[in-house]
Amino acid sequence: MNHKQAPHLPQEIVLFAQNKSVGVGSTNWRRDIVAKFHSYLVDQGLRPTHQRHVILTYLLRSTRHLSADEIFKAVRKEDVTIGKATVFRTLRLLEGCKLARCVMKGNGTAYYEIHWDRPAHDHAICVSCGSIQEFECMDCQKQQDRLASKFDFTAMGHRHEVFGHCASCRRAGVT
Amino acid sequence: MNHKQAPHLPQEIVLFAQNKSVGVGSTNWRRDIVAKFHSYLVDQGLRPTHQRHVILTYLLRSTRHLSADEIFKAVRKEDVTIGKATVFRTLRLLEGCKLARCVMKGNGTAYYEIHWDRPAHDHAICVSCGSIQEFECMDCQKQQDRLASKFDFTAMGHRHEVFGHCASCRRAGVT
DNA sequence: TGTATTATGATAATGGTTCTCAACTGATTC
DNA sequence: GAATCAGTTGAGAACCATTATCATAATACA
Repeated sequence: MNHKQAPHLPQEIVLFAQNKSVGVGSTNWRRDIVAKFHSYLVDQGLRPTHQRHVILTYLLRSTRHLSADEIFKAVRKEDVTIGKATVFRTLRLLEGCKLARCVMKGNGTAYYEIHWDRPAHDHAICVSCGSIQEFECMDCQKQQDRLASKFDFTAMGHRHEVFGHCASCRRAGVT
Repeated sequence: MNHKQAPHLPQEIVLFAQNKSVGVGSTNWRRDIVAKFHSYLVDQGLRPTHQRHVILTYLLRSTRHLSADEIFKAVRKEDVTIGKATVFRTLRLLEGCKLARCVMKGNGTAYYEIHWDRPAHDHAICVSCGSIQEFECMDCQKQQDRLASKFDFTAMGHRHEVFGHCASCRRAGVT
């Protein structure tokens, strides 16, 4: 790593944040997340390290839901020194600052997605091929309000997963 | 075990099913479940064994959500010979015939509840004390219908869990 | 009763996740 | 720049829930 005078953010993060060739409509999207993670770390007295950055940028590049192990294997190709424990630690950090969230598939493994400034959405999980379809749950907020008044329960978040068969698996004759 | 001529169901199951002193309004509730499990097993060419019966009746007696390990330790007190593997196997059977279902807490452990002929309901899980409050989700069926038409997705079931703080934890000052 | 088949428990194995710990890093102070 | 200090790291061990293995036991049925 060779930095040259980063004024505010570490150089590598600035370089990444300025990269507009990632092929997404909004140029601000990824930069905002990177900056947000950075300031979260600083606020907590934590350090924006190389490893944390590599893991976050890999998540940003992906559109799928990824398991910790998939992330580990992928970033390992970019940087042979990154350890599995650091992947888990970083994912927990990202969850902590609401930049990522995890979905549980049936098998007990956690899958992660970047989750910042996106509309609340839930998941339709195909029990046959494991594919995940996202959809908006327009009623979940209402539901949480009802909970609050009925049980005096303060909702912080929710997980709504529908299990079934996706169209292509059904076409392929899965029962 | 000493049976004496069970005409249709094994004697121990008949005895249990006839037991009306369990303190619940409907006398049929538990008996129906036991009978349903029994006929499910027979239909599948499986056997209604002592162990399966002990595990089911323990679940019937409980009102809480139980982990496989809690169930194992409890039935172990009733019958020292029951093994952990059998608990898992039986829980899977009960799930298979829709008599039990599992809720996932945040920690990745599965918790089970008897789930027969009850209205569909979901769970409000206190992230502080782990207590589970049940509530009815009136919109989940609608949601699944929408999914079916929008994504051509055949829903078989869903899991809807709301995370937050219960009233007593909030009173106790949990943030 | 005998025989075929299913179930069982102990134990090992698995797989995801977390813990431990010594070495390392980056800031801060002198 | 050296000393110091707290946060971070990777490797591997440890942990925990769950599953697989396998020899033995229970069950159903002829």
